[in-house]
Amino acid sequence: MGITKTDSYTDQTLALASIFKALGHPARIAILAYIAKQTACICGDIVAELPLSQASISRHLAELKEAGLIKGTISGTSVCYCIDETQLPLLETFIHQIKQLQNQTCCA
Amino acid sequence: MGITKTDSYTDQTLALASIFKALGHPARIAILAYIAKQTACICGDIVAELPLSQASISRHLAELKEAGLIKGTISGTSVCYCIDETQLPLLETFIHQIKQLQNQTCCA
DNA sequence: ATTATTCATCGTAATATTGCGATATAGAAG
DNA sequence: CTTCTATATCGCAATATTACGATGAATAAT
Repeated sequence: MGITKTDSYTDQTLALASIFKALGHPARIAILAYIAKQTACICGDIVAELPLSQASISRHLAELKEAGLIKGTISGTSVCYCIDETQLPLLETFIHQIKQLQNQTCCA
Repeated sequence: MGITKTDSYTDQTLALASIFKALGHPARIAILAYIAKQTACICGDIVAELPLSQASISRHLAELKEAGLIKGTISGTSVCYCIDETQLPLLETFIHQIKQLQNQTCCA
């Protein structure tokens, strides 16, 4: 069947797109890489590491959090952000499927 | 060292972000999935499959192409679009690294 | 209690994306 | 040459994103 003109995108398509969208900005890639790299989970040091204001970093963190890619824990006056792995398999599965489904003889 | 306020993002970060950005729209996810699914590589049937105008589809295809995720081959008056796998390993590597670097004891 | 620190949110300006109709381009068919 | 078919591109309007200063909220320190 596939997608027709009358129905919209599937939930899965929408979910994938929103996760990819969250990764579609260099600041958020850098933030994610930074958080993953730290042995102890770091909060506002990101502000010191990236060329963005505290307000902008906070916004990017909120977007990553909303996409389920990180989670934040309040500890005193600061917030500790960590990787949330739960969404990553979705991306891996999608990429795998694309690779596997691809027809090798296409456009030969 | 990491990223400081004075230098911008690394080339790798920018490259990753632009690929993810290209995937950050449901129409482009659907297009990619559709192209991958076809046994013969299909061109403008996508227009019939998605709830978007021909102009919009063409725009999305151009973005996927610019991100290196698909490639188009002209055959007569139509264009045959196919998956270009070359960028996918970058995404896989990034996701793997995030998973591996992540500190399990973070935010315990 | 006052002040400092850390982070989130608001308001706003600048910029980018999205979608579509109209139009252009290029090859196929007649 | 004219016409049809398949795509791409232009121009425009609507919407979304991004960034930042200013401000708010909450805890820590004095």
